[in-house]
Amino acid sequence: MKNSKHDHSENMFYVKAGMPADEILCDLGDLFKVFGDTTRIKILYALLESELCVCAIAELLSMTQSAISHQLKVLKDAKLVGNRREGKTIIYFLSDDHVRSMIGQGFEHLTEE
Amino acid sequence: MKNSKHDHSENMFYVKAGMPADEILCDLGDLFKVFGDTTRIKILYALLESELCVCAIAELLSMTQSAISHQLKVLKDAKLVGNRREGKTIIYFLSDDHVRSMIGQGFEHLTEE
DNA sequence: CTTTCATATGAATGTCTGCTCATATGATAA
DNA sequence: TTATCATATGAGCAGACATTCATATGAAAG
Repeated sequence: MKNSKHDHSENMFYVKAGMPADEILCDLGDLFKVFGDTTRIKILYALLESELCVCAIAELLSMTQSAISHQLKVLKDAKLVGNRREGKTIIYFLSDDHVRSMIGQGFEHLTEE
Repeated sequence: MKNSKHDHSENMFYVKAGMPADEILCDLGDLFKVFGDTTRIKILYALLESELCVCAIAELLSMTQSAISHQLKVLKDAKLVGNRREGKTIIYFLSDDHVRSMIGQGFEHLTEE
């Protein structure tokens, strides 16, 4: 029942037991992937302060409206932001407070050496 | 002082003020990027239970030793894991408890709908 | 209805990234 | 030293991804 050259300790069993289902691990990776881009991080940081329309974000980050729009779609698909129409403009906002705690957690790891 | 077609509210000022330096935002993105891969998430989850040698991880995840080794390098560069030699094998372990809290935070966002 | 403004979206492109394969390193055993 | 085991690493490739460009949608003003 062994396919490796050297002996691994028995704790391999517990390690395997503690591992969540593949689908969950995949979803988890996908969630972090959304945070793993500077542009999206910037957008989230901006929305942390105030809800904003697309072109305000574009102006803020000195980026194309198209680029921002594409990224906002990614954020929305991940349920991190929501939007509402207001006349001709569309206002984006954070959908909940998880974003704040996620970013805060990441920040901690960076600052605490 | 306006390059956009419609008026953005004055809060743009505060939004810009609240934004950290570009370098920090970049580092933050890079950190999340490390978590943004299923293989690395699996490795971290495994190490959450027990320190392990490279081939134990490879066996656990049914992946090549080379693939695991490459990913361990990424994790080590990000200071998320450390290692020590023990005879011929090299044991990897989590370098601190931030990993646990980061993953926990991500998990929360997934489960709380 | 037509025009304009704000945003969305599809295709194309260049870059990044994860895995494989072959090979190198480094420690131990013979 | 030589052989072997455990791991590391570089090159190459295929798939994923972020931005751009052109265009589409959709609401409001005229």
